[in-house]
Amino acid sequence: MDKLIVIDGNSLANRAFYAIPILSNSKGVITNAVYGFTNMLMRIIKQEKPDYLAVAFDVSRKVFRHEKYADYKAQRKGMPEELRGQMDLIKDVLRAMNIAICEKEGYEGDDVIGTMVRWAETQNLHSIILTGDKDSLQLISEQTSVYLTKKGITELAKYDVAALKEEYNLVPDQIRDLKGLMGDASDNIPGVPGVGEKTALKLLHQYGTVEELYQHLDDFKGKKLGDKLRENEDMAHLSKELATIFCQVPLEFSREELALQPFNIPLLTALYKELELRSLLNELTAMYPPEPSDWTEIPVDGMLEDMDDYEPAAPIKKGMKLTSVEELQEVMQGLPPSTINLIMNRTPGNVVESRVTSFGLMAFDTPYLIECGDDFSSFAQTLKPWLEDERVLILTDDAKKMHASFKPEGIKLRSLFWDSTLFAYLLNPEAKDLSLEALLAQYFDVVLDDEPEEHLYGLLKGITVLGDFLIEKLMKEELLDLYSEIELPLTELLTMMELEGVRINTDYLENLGIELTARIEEISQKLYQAAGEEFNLNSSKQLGVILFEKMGLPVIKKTKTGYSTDAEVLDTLAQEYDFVKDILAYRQLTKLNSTYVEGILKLVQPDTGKVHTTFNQTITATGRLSSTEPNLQNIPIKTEEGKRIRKAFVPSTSGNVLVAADYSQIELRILAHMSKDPVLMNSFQNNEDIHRRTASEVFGVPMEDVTKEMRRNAKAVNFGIIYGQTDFGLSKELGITRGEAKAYIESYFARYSGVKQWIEQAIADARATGISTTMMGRKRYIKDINSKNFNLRSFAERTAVNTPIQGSAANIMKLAMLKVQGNLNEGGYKAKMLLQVHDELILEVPPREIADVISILRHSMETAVELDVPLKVDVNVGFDWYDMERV
DNA sequence: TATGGCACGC
DNA sequence: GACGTACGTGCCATAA
Repeated sequence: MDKLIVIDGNSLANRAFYAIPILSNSKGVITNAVYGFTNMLMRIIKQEKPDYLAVAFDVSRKVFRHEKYADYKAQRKGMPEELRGQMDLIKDVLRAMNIAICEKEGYEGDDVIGTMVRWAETQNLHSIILTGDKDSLQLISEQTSVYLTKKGITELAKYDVAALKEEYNLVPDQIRDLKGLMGDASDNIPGVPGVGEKTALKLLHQYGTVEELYQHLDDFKGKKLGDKLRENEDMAHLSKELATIFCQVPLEFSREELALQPFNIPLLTALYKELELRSLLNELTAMYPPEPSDWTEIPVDGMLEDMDDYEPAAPIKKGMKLTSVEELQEVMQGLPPSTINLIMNRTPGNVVESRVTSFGLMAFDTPYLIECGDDFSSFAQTLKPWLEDERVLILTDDAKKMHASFKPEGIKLRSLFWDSTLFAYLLNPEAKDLSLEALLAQYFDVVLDDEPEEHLYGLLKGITVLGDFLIEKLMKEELLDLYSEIELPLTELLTMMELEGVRINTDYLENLGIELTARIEEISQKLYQAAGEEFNLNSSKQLGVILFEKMGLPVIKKTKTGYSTDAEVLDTLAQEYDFVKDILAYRQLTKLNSTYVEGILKLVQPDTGKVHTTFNQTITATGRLSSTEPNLQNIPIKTEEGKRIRKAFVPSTSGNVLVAADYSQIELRILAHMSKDPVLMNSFQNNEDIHRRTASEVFGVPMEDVTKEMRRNAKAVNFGIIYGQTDFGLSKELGITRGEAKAYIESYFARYSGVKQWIEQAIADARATGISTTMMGRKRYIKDINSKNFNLRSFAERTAVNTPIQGSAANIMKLAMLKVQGNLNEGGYKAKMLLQVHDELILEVPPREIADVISILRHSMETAVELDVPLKVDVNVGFDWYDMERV
């Protein structure tokens, strides 16, 4: 049977407009809906390969329904100006594609579609309706299905008779009855007040139609629902009538008109070029490889062809170097609020040390290198009007660096950013090189000139192609929301945190260093005595020789290069040989001294006494942040000795306090939510001590009879579950036999069978797709999941289990950070977010704001997402990071 | 300069 | 029966 696709043009354009950020070409013509619409169109053509295709539009706002009900669609805001302007462009694209446009004065697209699919049924055609409007479900028949756009624009929910029955237990015609009862807010169809989807469905399952329902009003005697139905009987009938799609629009269709024909390539190319829809242009050339002769007449900027030989034929102009503000002003003169490419060059160092030396700018298709000397401020002010204009799109390789550069200049960036590094990170978080050079090489086989100036021009040109290309990939993989809702907004917040920095009590740290140095010296001497010679205690190789060859201690474990001397080995040896304890002490103290005392002191800014860490947003495979120079995410806490380092972290203003808010058991809560395991969910819903409950389940004793030992063991099991631990690992962790460990794990899975199933499903999904996905759709490739190598495969399986858990937790924390900061901004608070340590946020707060900020933290973090189990946040307050009190 | 071993955090 | 806890950063020694 031949296939017809009918598209609801208004509905789809509307979807595209709201799903895609405002884009515009260099003349300021807004193109996001055209782009999104055309993309969806191309995708459906590729997927469904229809024989016939038509797009229906509403013609005027006054439709015959207004005669029946004056308020029809009164609620609906007029089409936004930015979208209205694009409707004609969309029709231009359709005409260039030789696709039929169907419309009729006084009727809505829906009615045209209904009429068309009824006609198609007489022609023995199979029809697919593509729309965002659920009303269309009433048109479903044996020959007609409906594809509804879901959130975003890439995913479609496909409905046929069976699917409709499955989801609503209704036949297509009953959709009208459904609307009649529940109404439709977006069309301002009232329905029966107080009757929503649930009630309406219940009534229809019982009575079938609105008419039948009103025959049986007596069934509702004395009930509120009965009164409501009775009072609104007219409205129910009218609503049903309004919701009924009219399938007899006076229109004639013919197969010839609707048949899918080849595109008018020159026309379409010109249109895409005019609108600067480069990725669509690329797609077009891929579909219809141009014959050289007629292609050369249509020069195209920034295209693959240009990139390949890198001798741009015509329109991209040669790069220019600018060294004065006046020259830059001249370039920017008259530039509309459109797309600008910007690449900042900064000296190395943290956010406060580093300064802008030069930047690359591409505007009007000409790349510039701007040398700033020591007066970046003036250059920045020249760019200010564009940076603060939300209609401007800036293509860059590092949005965070953009904030770092312009925020200190008093410029608040409001333009939209496409950050190629973040794009590429979301597409593949494990990619090892996300630089522009690497991406251009990877996707376009482009290698840039070595000469620095030409190199920059190459980057500026390349980022245009890359931006279009990557944003399309992002849309296809449904990663755009993560970008625009999380990663991009986070760049500004992270910059603020880095700029704020954390105050260090250097006197304290220096004194601690003196103490540690003395103790290290003392222990060293003692150990040299025990060894009978001096050697480099920091060298595990030398230590191995002394311990295992000279002194003859038993070898417990080997590394690939020699004897292992790690803490686990030394712990074992220390039971027999007292002096080994000194080696452990030496290790601990030197670690504290070199990494934390000396390491941090080296990084304190002398003028402010603060450290300014750098948060890296594109490093981890799971979506976590990382922190460097210094790494403030691994400051000791577990041992008392180590924890002393934290006394050095203090508020920058005396009287202020540090407030730390951490998620309690966030990963296990996520596991409970995702697995829906009843025991685990119940445990969190009852706010139980989770490890105690696990012990009670695994060891089969009542909660109150759980011993410390049992709880410790259960905690290790819970911990291990998240990482896919094996019986061997658990036995080591707990110092029990492998058999015992195996029994624990089996017992756990017997009690938490939902968790077991979830783990198996997570592995199966990864095996089937090669991908692990978090709750919010962040992805990671699991490449060895089907490997024949047991080690690689096992590792991949653990990754497939851990990634959704850790990655979802990371996402939730990022959402929470944005929410917290949003609330702080809104309330005009002085409190500053300083650090994020994966499940914990640390803020500096003035005394009078403490109570407010604590409730903002609790509320924002606990409601960052809604799970099937509650999220719980613990808050601690103190004058330093060591002495914190639970509040 | 790159790698391995080790130790710190979540 | 293999191999043996996810994700990071930093320090130091050693090899190249």
